[in-house]
Amino acid sequence: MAVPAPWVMLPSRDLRMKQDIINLLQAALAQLAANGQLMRDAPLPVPQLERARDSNHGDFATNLAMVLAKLARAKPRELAEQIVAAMPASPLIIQTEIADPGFINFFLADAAYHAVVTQILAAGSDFGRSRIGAGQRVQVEFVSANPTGPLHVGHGRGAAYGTVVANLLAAVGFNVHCEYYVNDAGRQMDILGTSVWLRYLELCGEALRFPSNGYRGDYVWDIAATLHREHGDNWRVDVAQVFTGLPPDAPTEGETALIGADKELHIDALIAAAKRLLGDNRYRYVFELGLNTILDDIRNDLAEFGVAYQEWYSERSLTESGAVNRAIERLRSGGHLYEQDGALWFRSTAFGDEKDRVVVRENGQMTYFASDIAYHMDKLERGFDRVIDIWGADHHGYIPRVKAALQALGDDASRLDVLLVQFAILYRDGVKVPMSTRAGEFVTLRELRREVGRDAARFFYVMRRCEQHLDFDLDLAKSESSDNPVYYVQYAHARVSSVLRQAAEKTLMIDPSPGNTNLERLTENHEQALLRTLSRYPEIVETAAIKAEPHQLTQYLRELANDFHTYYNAHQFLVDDAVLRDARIKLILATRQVLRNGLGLLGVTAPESM
RNA sequence: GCCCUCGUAGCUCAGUUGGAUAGAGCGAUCGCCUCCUAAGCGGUAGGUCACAGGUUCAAUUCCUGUCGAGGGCACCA
Repeated sequence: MAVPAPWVMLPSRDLRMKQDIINLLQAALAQLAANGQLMRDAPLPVPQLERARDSNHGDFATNLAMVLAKLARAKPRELAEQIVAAMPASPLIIQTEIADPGFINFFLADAAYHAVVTQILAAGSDFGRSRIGAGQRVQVEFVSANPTGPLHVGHGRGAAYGTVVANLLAAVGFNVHCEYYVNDAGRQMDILGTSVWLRYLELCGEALRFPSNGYRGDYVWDIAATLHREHGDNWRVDVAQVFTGLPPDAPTEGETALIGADKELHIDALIAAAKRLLGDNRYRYVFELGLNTILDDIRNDLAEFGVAYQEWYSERSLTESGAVNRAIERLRSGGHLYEQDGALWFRSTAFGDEKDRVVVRENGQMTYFASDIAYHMDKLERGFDRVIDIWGADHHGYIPRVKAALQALGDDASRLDVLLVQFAILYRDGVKVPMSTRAGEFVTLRELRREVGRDAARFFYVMRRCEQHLDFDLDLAKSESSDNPVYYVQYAHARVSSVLRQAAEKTLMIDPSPGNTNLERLTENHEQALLRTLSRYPEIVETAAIKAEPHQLTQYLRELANDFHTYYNAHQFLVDDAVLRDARIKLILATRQVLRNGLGLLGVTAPESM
């Protein structure tokens, strides 16, 4: 059975400039093949065309002759000459050159670049969008933090990265479905509920020793206060009933260790006590209050951060719908499960995992992994062509077992991509901001947004490759200077708007002329550079999307802004020569459009003035 | 010990999925506002791409090994 290529894509018809040249090369190859100058049966390669790094090498270059040399049993240079000779004439290309050891370099006509301005102005906010995704359905799951507390800055990076990747994929024609997996069923949620209840008892006036494994954040007190407001002391119990006979907890700071101390056994016993003393209904109420309060906070936080999901998928619903049992049955009937030490194990080592994994614990409880198998089975059953999971890098060891499970289920595990996001480290005054979950002194996403603003947070988060540790300089993110890449790019956008306002004040006509009119007047070096950069934008969006690398876009926008600022410093736009002025205004309008489109994909505002 | 990610200028990072003389920003240093926002621009200095092999026309890029950094190796989520 044929395995589908990682990304099945339509040809990049929308990348006009580049694709036009590729078409010419393909025509040349077909010509050579027809003449018998190439091996008869050999398949023709798709020409690889790249932007020349050095302007001495023209605008584009291809290594086609070198790649083909062996196949054609010819010397690269000679083959290059044959290819060039076989190429149909085109007004795009002004000069072709063959360089050692066999590169074919293309020099483009100025008119080809002038046409880019026209294309941008005609396409507007659609410039850079394409259809290479061909409407394939892609699911992107990201953040998915346990609703046991507010999002912190680490989640923020996943949120920014995930949402920009989704934007990029949508821009190149994929049908994107963003999803947050809500872990609303697991033991961690029981620990949260129990933490809330213990704080409630404290509010009732009970004195108790808070468990080392409990959630200690202030938000737990807030939820407990809500509970106390609603029910007063009615749900109060004597703490002696809660704590007597419990296995000892691990020591917290300043305590000495007790014999047999085990924080896990201790907290599990506390959960059991909470369930027993509260009864099912009341326990469930406390549990739900904690879950819903925090989940509402997370939803609100992400919405304010400009992150929107199509779906919030409940882990609990997987159990309720029977999906978890169904997944386990499928594994069982496939012979992939076995019992040992009272637990049910999945033989993941048969699919390359390091060790086998438990799916049902000795005590009968499903593991998180069991739900996750069901969840990923469900994702593929929902018909997504591709599934992208974005996880914190600390979960990387989890990938082989999830892929193993999909294989064991008979699914195509290559449809799942897991992207890992490294941690973000905050710096203030050049010093690392200490963050430790244990001490409860982590910085929340909300605090970060309040401090540096949404735009800076979004931009900084995706500035680096995701598998790279991110040094997040808070002072830089807040600074209003060209050192700050967000302001630098936004300022370029605002500057164009400012120029247009100036023109209006001077009552100059700034309605741009139609089509390519007057663009031949753009002859300055700075204008050439800007045009070249503008023409690259669709290629940038495409590679950033396919490689899931938003940083390519931030990098590009800096370059574009730089080209613009340089141009701005070197030349007046609102010149007396009306024809030249028209051409320049069209160029800066096109620049503003591309800045706006790029910032839009990043979820960063494009201000009219600063 | 095993696995994953990473190692590029003093610092933070790019490097077009193997291409031609390895690039930005910051910091350092020298300059530019009677001119559309100086929240801007330009010049100079700064490199054994961690190291050693291999693959080929071509390696910062792919493979192997060594060294170094971070993370992961639960009947936790």
